[in-house]
Amino acid sequence: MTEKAMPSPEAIKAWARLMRVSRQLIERAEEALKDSGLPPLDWYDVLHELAEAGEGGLRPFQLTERTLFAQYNISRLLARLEADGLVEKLKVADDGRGQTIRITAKGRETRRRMWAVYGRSIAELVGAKLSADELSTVSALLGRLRLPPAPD
Amino acid sequence: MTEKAMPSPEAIKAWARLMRVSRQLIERAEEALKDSGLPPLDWYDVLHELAEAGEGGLRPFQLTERTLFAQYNISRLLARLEADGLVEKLKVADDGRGQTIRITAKGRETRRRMWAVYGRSIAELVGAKLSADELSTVSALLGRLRLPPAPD
DNA sequence: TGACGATTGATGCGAATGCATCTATATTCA
DNA sequence: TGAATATAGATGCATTCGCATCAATCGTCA
Repeated sequence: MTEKAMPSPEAIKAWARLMRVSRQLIERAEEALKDSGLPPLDWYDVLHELAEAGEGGLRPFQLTERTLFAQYNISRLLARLEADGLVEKLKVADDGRGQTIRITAKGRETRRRMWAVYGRSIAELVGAKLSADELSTVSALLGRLRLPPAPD
Repeated sequence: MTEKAMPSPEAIKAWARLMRVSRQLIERAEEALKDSGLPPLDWYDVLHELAEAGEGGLRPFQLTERTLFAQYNISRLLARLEADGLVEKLKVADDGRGQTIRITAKGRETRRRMWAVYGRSIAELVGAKLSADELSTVSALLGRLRLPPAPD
C-alpha cells in the first residue's frame, strides 16, 4: 500500500502554483536588476538586513538566522560584498572567533539603487495584480505555511 | 524624485512572504528527498513532464517551455538523467537537429519513488496547514501573478 | 537552387553552490 | 584547572549554474 498520506488535488495545485510563480517572479526581479547593471537579489537581502541593523552591524551567524542562506554561503557572500566595498568586517568583537559586519556608505547607496529597481518590480509583478485586500489575504495564508508556523 | 511607482506595504509583505515561504518549502522538500537517497526536485520536474508525455516523449525545447529551466540546464540535466538510465535520447526525429527524450522504465520507477516522498512533503507542508477552500484561494490568487497572467 | 537567417541542442569557461572538514575560540563540567 | 564539547567562520573539492558561443540543421525567399 504505497498511497498513504498523499496530498489532495487542492494541495498539489497550490504547491505547483507556489513553485512556479515564485520562480517566475524571482527570475523577473533578477532580470530587472541585471538589466540595470545591479547586483543579484541575494546581495539585496544581506544589504537590507545590515542596513536595518544600523551602525551596530550584525554577526555573520545572525545573518544566517535572518536570511535563509547556508553558513558557507553567507561566508562567501560577505567576502564578495567586502571585496566590493559594500560591507566591512570589524574584528572588534568581544568574541574572539567572530566579527561584526557593518554596511558601508557605498553599501547603503548600492542598496538604495537596488531598491529603486527591485521595488518597482514588486509593484509591477505583485502590487499591480492584486488589491490590497487580496495581498493581505495572500500574506496571511502564506504566513500559515511558514516554518515553524508563527502568528501575526 | 526617485520615489515613483514604489510598492505598497501590502505588496511588499506579500512579496516577502512569497519569497521566504517558497524557499523554506523547497528546502524542506529537497531535504526529504535527500534523506531518502533520492535525486533532487529538478529531476522530478523533468521526469514528471516526460511521464505525462508518454511513449511519444518530448523534445528538449518542449521541456524548456513547460518547465522554467534554461535551455543549457535542460541539456545538462538530460545528460545526467541519461547517464543514470532514467531517460533515453531517440535520434529518430524528423528534424535532423533534434531528438526525442523518452522516460525509461527505470525513470518511471524513480519518479514513483520520488513522488512517495515528495507527495508526502506537499501533504505535510501545505495540505495539513490550510483547508481545501483556503488552498483554492491561494491557487487562484497566485494564478493571477503568473506571467503572463492567465485565467482559470 | 542556394545563400541567409532562425532554431535546436551542446559546450568551454568562470562563478557560485553543496558538502565535508578545518582552525580557532568559547563554554561546560568533572 | 584542564579536558571535552560546542560554536563561529573559512575553505578544498566536486558539482552545478550562467553566459556566451558553436556546430548542425531547418526554413525562407530571391
